[in-house]
Amino acid sequence: MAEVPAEGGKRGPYRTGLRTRDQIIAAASAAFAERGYHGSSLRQIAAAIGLSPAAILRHFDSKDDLLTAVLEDWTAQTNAIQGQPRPRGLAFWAGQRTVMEFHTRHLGLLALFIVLAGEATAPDHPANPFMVPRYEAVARGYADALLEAAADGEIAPLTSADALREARHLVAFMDGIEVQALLNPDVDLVAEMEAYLSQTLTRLGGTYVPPQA
Amino acid sequence: MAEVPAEGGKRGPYRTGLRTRDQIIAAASAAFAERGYHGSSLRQIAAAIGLSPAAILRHFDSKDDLLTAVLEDWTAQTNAIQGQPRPRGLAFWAGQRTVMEFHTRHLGLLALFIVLAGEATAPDHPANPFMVPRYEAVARGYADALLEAAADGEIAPLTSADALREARHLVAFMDGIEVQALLNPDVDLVAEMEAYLSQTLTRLGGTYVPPQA
DNA sequence: GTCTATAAATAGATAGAC
DNA sequence: GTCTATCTATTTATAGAC
Repeated sequence: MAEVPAEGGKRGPYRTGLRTRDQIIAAASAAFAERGYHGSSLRQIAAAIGLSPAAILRHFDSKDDLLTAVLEDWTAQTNAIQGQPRPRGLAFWAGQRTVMEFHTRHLGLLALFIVLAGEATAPDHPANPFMVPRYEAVARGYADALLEAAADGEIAPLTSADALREARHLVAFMDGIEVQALLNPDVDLVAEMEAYLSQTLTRLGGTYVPPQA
Repeated sequence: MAEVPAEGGKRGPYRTGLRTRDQIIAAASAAFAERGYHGSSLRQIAAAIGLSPAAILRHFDSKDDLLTAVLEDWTAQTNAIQGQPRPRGLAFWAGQRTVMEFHTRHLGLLALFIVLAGEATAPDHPANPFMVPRYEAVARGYADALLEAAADGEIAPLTSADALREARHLVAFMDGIEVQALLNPDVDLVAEMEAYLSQTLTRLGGTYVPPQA
């Protein structure tokens, strides 16, 4: 859910309404992460926070609408990890180590994304219209950062197509290693990420420098 | 479903029974790939092949039992792509290009795995007991092949831990790039796989040689 | 803003005719 | 081996009291 609301000073029903809404989003996120969208029911989500299913549908028009809110909340939380605007060049790539640290400490949020990404692979899944452009945007961001790195001399020059390929491979690696980490707690997300970044950036003529160090 | 049954010469109900069972598995695989396990109903699966839900439960004890059969069938089909026993050393790694060719031509089978892998991330999902050991076994196989390659002088020497790491990264890359290919048909699984293999095997002191060439 | 009650549809699974 | 019919439980969503 969102951080402590800025309108904390407001009185009346509006304030409690916001809090309940956030509670619902949190409960729905946990449910979707555990059993996916189709496998979760409004009843279970409502019961988890001592509400009736009808109460949820006062805050959200439908189950689909609730899913949209959950995805927006997930985006907000995930974006908050990285600086805004994103770091330039190699610093952005190196910052993915921090993302993995966050995921390690918030496995529920990670499971939410992995489960929904798998489900949303189907063209008629309600999360598909969210996932398709998001994946393209994320890959684009990594590619642009790589091109910046080349322009700044942090890595060797490379074509736009090569940058996009490296970006897709980074996204693929992160998704895939996250699946393995969820299936097997012995898999160390941070260690694997550092190994990948170190190898990849070396190959591209650069160096991996851990963030904040 | 399985190939043409070996007992094709048998008469009577047994033969048709086998065929119906395979039809059910095929319909269930398609449904699970489209909407996941939780999102699919026995009614929909039955209707897709002109059966009643009750007929399915003559062939399978429960919906969970049907899922087990689908996963076993998926394993059989996937294993059939690669040689038995698996090729030794680098040939096994290079053979993953062929796997991607197969996946490109059978996107339904690919979607089935990706969707269920995501769902099965949850510890109490019925496919979790299938996925956890499978991922370990697959990684183990890639790692062993890499150690063979080192022993045969195909790549530079490496430790067992490094081999397992490379194996996990290969699995991660394959899973992740498959998700992207399902979300965006423009992603070329074979081309991305060749790029990954070429880069990785070069880094390990070897060379990527396309299979059957 | 949340509740109870309920609608209308669907779920997995069983019983028994044929 | 498949069907129809049915059971029990659950689904999303709505209506209306408080």
